[in-house]
Amino acid sequence: MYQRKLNATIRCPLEHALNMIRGKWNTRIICVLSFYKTLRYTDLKNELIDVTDTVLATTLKEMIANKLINRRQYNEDNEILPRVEYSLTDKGQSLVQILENICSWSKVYSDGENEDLFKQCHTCEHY
Amino acid sequence: MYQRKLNATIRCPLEHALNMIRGKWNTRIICVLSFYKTLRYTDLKNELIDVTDTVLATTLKEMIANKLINRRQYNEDNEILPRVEYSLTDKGQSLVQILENICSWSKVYSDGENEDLFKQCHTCEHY
DNA sequence: CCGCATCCCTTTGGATACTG
DNA sequence: CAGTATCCAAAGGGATGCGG
Repeated sequence: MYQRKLNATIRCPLEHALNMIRGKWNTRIICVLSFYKTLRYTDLKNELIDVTDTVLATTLKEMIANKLINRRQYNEDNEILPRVEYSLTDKGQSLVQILENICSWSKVYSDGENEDLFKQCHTCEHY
Repeated sequence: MYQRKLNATIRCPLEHALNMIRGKWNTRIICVLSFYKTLRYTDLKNELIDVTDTVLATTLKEMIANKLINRRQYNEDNEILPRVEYSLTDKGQSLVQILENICSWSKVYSDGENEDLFKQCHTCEHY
């Protein structure tokens, strides 16, 4: 189980859920997978600007352990040039509505600050 | 402005909102303030098991900067023994519903794991 | 009573190089 | 192609002691 260490102090279901999306890349992965449905490792990496292999692989493992993401591997017989596809599970897909709600809340309560941020909505546009 | 450093990479309103509740104590503070409405610093500290002054004060400042929390100070004339009360702003209060939704989602998708956690719901009971 | 200053440890995120 | 191994920097969280 690849889980964040803050886990040790999780006290309730709310924190258990938030722990699944605490990382820098978790919600971004959900966003692009919700948009593209299925992506190979390299394509996913290219969608996530500036992510490194170390971090992406670790985050994916964590999300697979949390059953937010499916990992499907093809060409298992062929040792070289593997083909792996990632997609959201139903559980992962069900999180999208919650993320949308949070995004809407954020827009409602933006006091006109960070206008550039709230105009150009890189990630949310993929919902 | 007391903000977390991940801020530097925030890319959309969703991340802007999540950044306000990323810390270990942010949601717990919202929970207890939603339940008690108003708390003095020491009472708030006692409700939050094991929190230290450094962390609590820092988190409160961050949340005040994000306009989730009101800070009201009395006895400003009296130099010694200040009296400070914390409460949720309307913005902070409006987050409670979102946290409830996340908590509900978490319970729905708990695969029977961590039964103890999902039975005894320390923080959520305060909603 | 309500914190702040300082120091310290743990966790997270990342850069680089390499491999089946 | 899809990662892993190793090492490193930065940020978060905490313990202790002090101060208006």
